[in-house]
Amino acid sequence: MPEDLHHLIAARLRDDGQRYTSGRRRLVEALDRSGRPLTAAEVLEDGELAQSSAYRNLSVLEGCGVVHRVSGADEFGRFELAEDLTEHHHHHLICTSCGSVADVTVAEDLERSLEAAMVEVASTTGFRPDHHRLDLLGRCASCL
Amino acid sequence: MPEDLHHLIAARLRDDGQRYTSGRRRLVEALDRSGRPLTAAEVLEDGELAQSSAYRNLSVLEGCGVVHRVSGADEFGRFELAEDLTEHHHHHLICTSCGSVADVTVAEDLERSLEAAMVEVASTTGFRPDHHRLDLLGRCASCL
DNA sequence: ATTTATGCAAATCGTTTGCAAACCT
DNA sequence: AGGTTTGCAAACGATTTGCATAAAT
Repeated sequence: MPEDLHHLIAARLRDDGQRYTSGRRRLVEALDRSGRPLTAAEVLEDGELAQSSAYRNLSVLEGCGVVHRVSGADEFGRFELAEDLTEHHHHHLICTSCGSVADVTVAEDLERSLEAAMVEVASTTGFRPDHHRLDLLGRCASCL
Repeated sequence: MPEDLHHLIAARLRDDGQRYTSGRRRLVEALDRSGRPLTAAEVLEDGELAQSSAYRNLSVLEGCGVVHRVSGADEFGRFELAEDLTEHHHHHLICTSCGSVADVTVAEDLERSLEAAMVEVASTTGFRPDHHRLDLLGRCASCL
């Protein structure tokens, strides 16, 4: 995992009056390693820290924009590194059978259409959109 | 609420070996009335039945494709009538401040692009998409 | 009459929180 | 030392479930 990413994250935490402890680093590394959103249980297992600390740290990291909370089709919350850290805008393939969540990117022009739709909605309704969330739901390869 | 919709729902329940009881009818009517996804608590209040029955019936209705479960930005599950019953394909405006969820429709050509993206993903990855979910997250008019 | 739905209260389970000990600066 | 983070165990809250009664067919 790139060292400058660690510095970026450390800075983001510092701006929020938070420390970049070893436990938090382990969490970030687990999320970076996986390439897909992880459930709290998965993070717990991989990050080697107590469950209360895992949840608390995920909360802190979310609060300062390092981690993003993702909701799939099941009851489990999932976590991933913020897109502006990974420089990798993506969407999710959600399996309605096993609940797994995988990353996917879509065509450039679809992204542009999505942006345009957000602008349109902003002008049409009183709602001010900040970002979008596109999920494709279906069956993953192992559940077909 | 149109009578033929009730018949359609009754048929869908019957196919699943389920009955269209008065409690279930009240639930369906509450969802139809609102025009946006309702939380279990809202359904409970409006539908006038015990919470266990509300949850159980929402589950049954979901199981036979009458009701659809929606996940917003908060911890509460939300429910709406299935799109193929309302004949109204739509997406959601999710307020990240108060958690409210409103319906919205987007331009025809965006929908076509979304369909195309699903086909593309299906051919590129081992994933077989069934439907898509597009949410615009931001601030609603009352939270601006 | 038999099967299914209801309501109450208790259980479940992911997540959150209180608190004392360990940690960082 | 002063404030923060950690881990354990207990609390929390939305949702689910067991069971006896009421309703539907």
